[in-house]
Amino acid sequence: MQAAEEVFRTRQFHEVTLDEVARVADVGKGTIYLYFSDKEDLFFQTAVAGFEDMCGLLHANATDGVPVREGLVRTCETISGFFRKRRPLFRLILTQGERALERGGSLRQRWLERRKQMVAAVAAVVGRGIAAGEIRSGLPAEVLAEYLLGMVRTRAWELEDQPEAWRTHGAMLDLFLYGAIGSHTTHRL
Amino acid sequence: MQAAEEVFRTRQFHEVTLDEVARVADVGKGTIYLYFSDKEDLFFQTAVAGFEDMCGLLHANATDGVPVREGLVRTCETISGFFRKRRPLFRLILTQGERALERGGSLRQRWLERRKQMVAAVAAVVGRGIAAGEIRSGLPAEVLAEYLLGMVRTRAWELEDQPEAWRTHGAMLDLFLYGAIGSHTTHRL
Amino acid sequence: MQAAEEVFRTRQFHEVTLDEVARVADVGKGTIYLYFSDKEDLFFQTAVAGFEDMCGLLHANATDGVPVREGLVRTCETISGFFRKRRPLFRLILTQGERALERGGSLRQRWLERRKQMVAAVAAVVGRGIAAGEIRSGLPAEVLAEYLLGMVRTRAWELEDQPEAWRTHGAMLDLFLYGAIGSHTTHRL
Amino acid sequence: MQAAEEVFRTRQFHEVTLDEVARVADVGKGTIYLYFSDKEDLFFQTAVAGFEDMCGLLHANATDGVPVREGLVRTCETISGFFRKRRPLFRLILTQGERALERGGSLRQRWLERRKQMVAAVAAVVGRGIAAGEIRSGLPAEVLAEYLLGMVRTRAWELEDQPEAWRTHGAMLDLFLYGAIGSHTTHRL
DNA sequence: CATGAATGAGGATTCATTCAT
DNA sequence: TATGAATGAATCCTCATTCAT
Repeated sequence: MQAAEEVFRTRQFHEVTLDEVARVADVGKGTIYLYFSDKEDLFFQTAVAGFEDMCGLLHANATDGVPVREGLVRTCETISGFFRKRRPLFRLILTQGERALERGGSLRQRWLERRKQMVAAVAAVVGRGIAAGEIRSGLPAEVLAEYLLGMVRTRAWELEDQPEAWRTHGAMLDLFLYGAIGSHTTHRL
Repeated sequence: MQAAEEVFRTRQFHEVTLDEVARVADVGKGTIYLYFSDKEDLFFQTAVAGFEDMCGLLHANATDGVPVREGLVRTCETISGFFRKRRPLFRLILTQGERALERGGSLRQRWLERRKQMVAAVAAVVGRGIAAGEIRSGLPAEVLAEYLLGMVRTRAWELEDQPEAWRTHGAMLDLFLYGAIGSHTTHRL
Repeated sequence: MQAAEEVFRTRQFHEVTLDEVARVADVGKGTIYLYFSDKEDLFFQTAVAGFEDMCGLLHANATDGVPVREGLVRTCETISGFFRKRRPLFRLILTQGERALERGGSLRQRWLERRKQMVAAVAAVVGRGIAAGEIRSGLPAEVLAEYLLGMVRTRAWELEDQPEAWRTHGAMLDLFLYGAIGSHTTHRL
Repeated sequence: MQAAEEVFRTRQFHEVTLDEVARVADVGKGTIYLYFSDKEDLFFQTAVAGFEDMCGLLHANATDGVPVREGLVRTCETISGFFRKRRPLFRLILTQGERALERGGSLRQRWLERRKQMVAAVAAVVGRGIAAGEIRSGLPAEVLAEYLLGMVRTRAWELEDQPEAWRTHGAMLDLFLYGAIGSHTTHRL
């Protein structure tokens, strides 16, 4: 089962054949159907499981006592690091989220839960900042967290070719915290 | 050909059959192969064409003389508006960009060009801000533009369910410009 | 399409592969699905079409002016002759009638109609006998017709190994008309 | 093993899965292969066993001293009654007889034997009638028995929807004994 | 140019059968 | 002896692509 997970990391849904999955997983083709009802089921269980892995990681690397900025940097690094190693899974999660929602059943639930967990993990740190008066209170922590996650995504996905200096999590968080104007100060928190 | 574009907006690549495309386009199936070499070709030509539409729109709605903040708001609104009406095309562009890059040939060129154009359109406004000293100079305009586009994406994609007040382009740009701390002032530009 | 009919005459439903049908019919496998929605559909359309052939034959060989006994002999011979040449179709009709009934839709209708037609063809002759006072009136013509068809079936199916003398349609009809006692007379009609 | 018999009564050969048989029989799937060499073997052993049950029943309800007509009625009722309760087995025997014959080996022998026994049971009564001069002597008892069994089959299978009055075994036997003409008398034997 | 009937390679899925426990 | 997880051959069905009209 773990081995079957391997395969979707390298190809798109419709490019993967179950023959290949079976071969890589080193099991018989029929065996797959003992554990997954469907090709789609295999697909989404894989994605959800990967998502859950990451939530586990976030949980393990909690940043409760840490200063807010540092906490955000670490959380973003955790997320980035996880997805850098599992880039196809990242794409899978990005692109298939919507499809997952179209599917009924418990899988949808698990998917939504996990996404909420991820956002919540970031929002928790942001919330600490709001509570401490260090972060503006006009927007809910979740909205800010979503935007920050969007930046993490942009950094990993669109800025690949940019020089490393402009891609550091520090620079990204400066932008998030102080904004594009941000003349005044830096590294203040 | 325009009609064929319709179809990819409603389904995923591997869910679309050429029978359906032909039916919707109201042409014979064979006719498609007179204009497109491939299903993939049809797919990417569709996506690229959509992309080009949007670039045309950006060009038409240029914001050269406009104050920077206002220019950014308008540009983001143009982009958001375009994709709201063509949501599946949006997804298509978001998710398939990577695949496009794997393909050689002129299509890849066109795709990259268009994306660059879109980023450039945003970066141009940001650049004006930098030149005017209104926006920080530590990061290239393109990087800032990418992050802003990421926020546009987040706003459209992840914040759908949030109350409208937190989703205005104004609020988004405040966040972008003044950051999550943003205590000082607002609406300053 | 006519050629596809060939194949089910030689094998049972679950022994026939569509590859084989396609090969024998000398068409591509996909072509079959242009005309039949299903393997089952192909199967039943074949059976129903065969049934219809036979009804056509019965219609062509009508025995309106003929003496009753002679008319029954000829009708039975028509049916026997048809099925002797198409024995597997016979079996198909015998054994699958029940399954046909489980299927909804127009096919079921056509099937039932045809069977009724076949029975009616026999019943018509029997009815003439009843009207003429030559055949008992206690039972409806349809019931007598069903029994006679059952005898036709028995003769073709179970008495194969019996000497020809006892299998003549004449002998069969004597039994039907005069009964197992039948001491009195024979060839009276 | 008795429980496994259950399953073939409800489905067609190719619709039955051994998983289902095993589940109904409440044994492991592998266990089946300890007692049956094959799916087909299981199938035919089931059919033959059911057939044997019926022969046992016929044997138990022998009608040696009984008047011929009465004996035939009782025998037909025994057969009808047995198959009414086990309708799918009936169908199985009707439709699969031919297939059984294609198989070599002892099963074929047992099958043929049983069928012969059933016919013989009816033929015995008919033979008594012939010997007593009550039934015509032109046809062998076996042939008459086959026809009578065919009528039993017709009655059970094709006349289901007819009013009960025309489906009584008495009416059926009158037809068999006195024929469709049957003007003279009834209930004479 | 336009068509759409024909094609058949390709892939998901089933299920009889085996065999290690 | 009993099991049921694992297997993969077998088969139905889809759909991108072609080509005669």
